[in-house]
Amino acid sequence: MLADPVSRFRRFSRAVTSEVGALDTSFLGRGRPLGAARVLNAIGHGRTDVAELRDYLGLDSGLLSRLLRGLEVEKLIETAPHPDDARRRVATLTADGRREFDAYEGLSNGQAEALLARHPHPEALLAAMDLVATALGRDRISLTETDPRSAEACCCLSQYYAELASRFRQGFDVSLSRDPEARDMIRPRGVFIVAMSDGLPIGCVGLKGAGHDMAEVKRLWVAPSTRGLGLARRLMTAVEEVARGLSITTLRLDTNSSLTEALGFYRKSGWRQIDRFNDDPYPDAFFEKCL
Amino acid sequence: MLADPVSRFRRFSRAVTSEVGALDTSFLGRGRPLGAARVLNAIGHGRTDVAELRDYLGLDSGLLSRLLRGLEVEKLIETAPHPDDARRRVATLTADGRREFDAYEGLSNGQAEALLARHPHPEALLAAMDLVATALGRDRISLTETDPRSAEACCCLSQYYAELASRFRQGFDVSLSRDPEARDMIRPRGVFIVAMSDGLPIGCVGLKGAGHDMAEVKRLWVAPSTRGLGLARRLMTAVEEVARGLSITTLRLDTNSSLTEALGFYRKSGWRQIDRFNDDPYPDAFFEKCL
DNA sequence: CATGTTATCTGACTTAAGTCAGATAAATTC
DNA sequence: GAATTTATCTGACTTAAGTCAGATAACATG
Repeated sequence: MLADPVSRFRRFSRAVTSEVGALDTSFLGRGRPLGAARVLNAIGHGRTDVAELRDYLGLDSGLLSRLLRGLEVEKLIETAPHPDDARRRVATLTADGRREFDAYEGLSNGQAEALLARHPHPEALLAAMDLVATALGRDRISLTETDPRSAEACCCLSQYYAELASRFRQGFDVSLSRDPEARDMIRPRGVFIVAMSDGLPIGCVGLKGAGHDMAEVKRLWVAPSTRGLGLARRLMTAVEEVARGLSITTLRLDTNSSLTEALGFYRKSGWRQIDRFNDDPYPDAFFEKCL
Repeated sequence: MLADPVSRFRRFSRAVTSEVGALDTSFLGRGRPLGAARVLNAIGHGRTDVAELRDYLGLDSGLLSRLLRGLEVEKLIETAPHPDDARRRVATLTADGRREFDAYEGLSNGQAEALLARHPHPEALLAAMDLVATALGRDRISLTETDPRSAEACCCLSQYYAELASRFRQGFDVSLSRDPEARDMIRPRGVFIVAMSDGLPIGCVGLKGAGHDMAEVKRLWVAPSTRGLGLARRLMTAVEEVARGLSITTLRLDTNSSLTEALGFYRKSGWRQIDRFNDDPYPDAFFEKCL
């Protein structure tokens, strides 16, 4: 085999099917067939509706029903009719089921840790894994409005600040910056949008209402593993849409000229450079866009 | 889920089991169960011995036997006793089998191409995949002696030259360098060793015999995706071993001071810096090691 | 050449997974 | 409130995968 792209891709796919696939199948390690283990795990991860389980796991209705019955006999789950609609059923873990689920989680986490620990550069490995995972699942990136103080938002923001700190010559200290108040980025004054890819926050943007027909776009950030996929544009479009809904006619933003990709992105997406409009010490470039 | 290492790892593993796993299972796309398809593919990839197949696919002897019978009935393979030992059997593809195998290959290649094509930075994606694949399978890196003109060797060398070209201020042109003759790196005068990881060449080193008890180490290179895993040391140890076997007592090498990791590596593994010993325009640092 | 060993095969199982046609009961619609 | 739709369940299957104890025939060794 030579190093042509397709061979490299297929080598990757052999490596993961034999290694990660083996991890997956090792759910058998607790003496339960894979099907039942998958159902238990899905329930533990909060998929309680039977229809949702069927859909998520891609199982036939009869098969899932039998698997649920099996777990019920083992006293790992309980099922009850849905409060709103007694035709539907919801499954929940019993105390025993929770223990069993935790055991599976511990097993998976342990294997992940072991694999990461034996690598000399776990951060590089994880960055590569993020990139691959995002590439494989990129149709499934979803944007959701959240509180800017939520765990997902903080996860993005801390990476955003860290990146500014490493890219600004003078470093970056949030407390010196004009950090927007959280409630300025919560409806009705503004919004905060996080991009999620299968549970991992990979980008964000905030809209800080200025009270009248003007608002500021803040904290636009995309994870390094996701750059080049057009996520910044998607986030910006989403935030502009919200702004329009809030009857905002003019958007502003500030940035720093060392963030060259950002400058280029604003210019080519309809933003116009304007004079400084605040006294924040970090930004040195200011933009405006009319909606 | 937050962005802690274990969650990121598990996200990766979900992404690949659902995507790549689906590709793998799509062997069903040709109306044959996975087991039979795997056997056909293994045979197509040159694993003809029944015992080898059993070992490689991890199948029970009875099960494999039945799968082979099935493929034989479909007229995709033929089996015959092994010429050296009539107890053993070898399986070979018929013309029909070859066609079917090629169809599977085309399918796999097509899916790989499609996935790469829809990514804006296929080279970055492939680099990440190489890194992950090597990390997962790193116990299975094997060193083999090859002709320095073989496909694997050329694959390493061309990447090596490209890297020198990008890292030397003045660029790099092989034809201006003292390119060792291939036969100087073939036994009995020398050797050329390539590191392979599941079919992909990921590193190399040459030993150029100088004719008496002195030899030169040339073309030590490790693929970027593999750096930090100790492969350079393994290659160097292997080449030193060969040198000892050839009754060589002193090794020399030349390098360039812009390759800082290399300099550090030589220093910490018993090499001593010496005066220039050739007039090659590229190197500016020279080392020696007594065995 | 008798004996034990080895490689593969056959027969008789088990288990997991999945399919599909109704059955049942709760909601929804007319 | 009768008819229809919806969500889940049950029973009766099929297929794939795998296990294991011999059977068979070729080879190896004394």
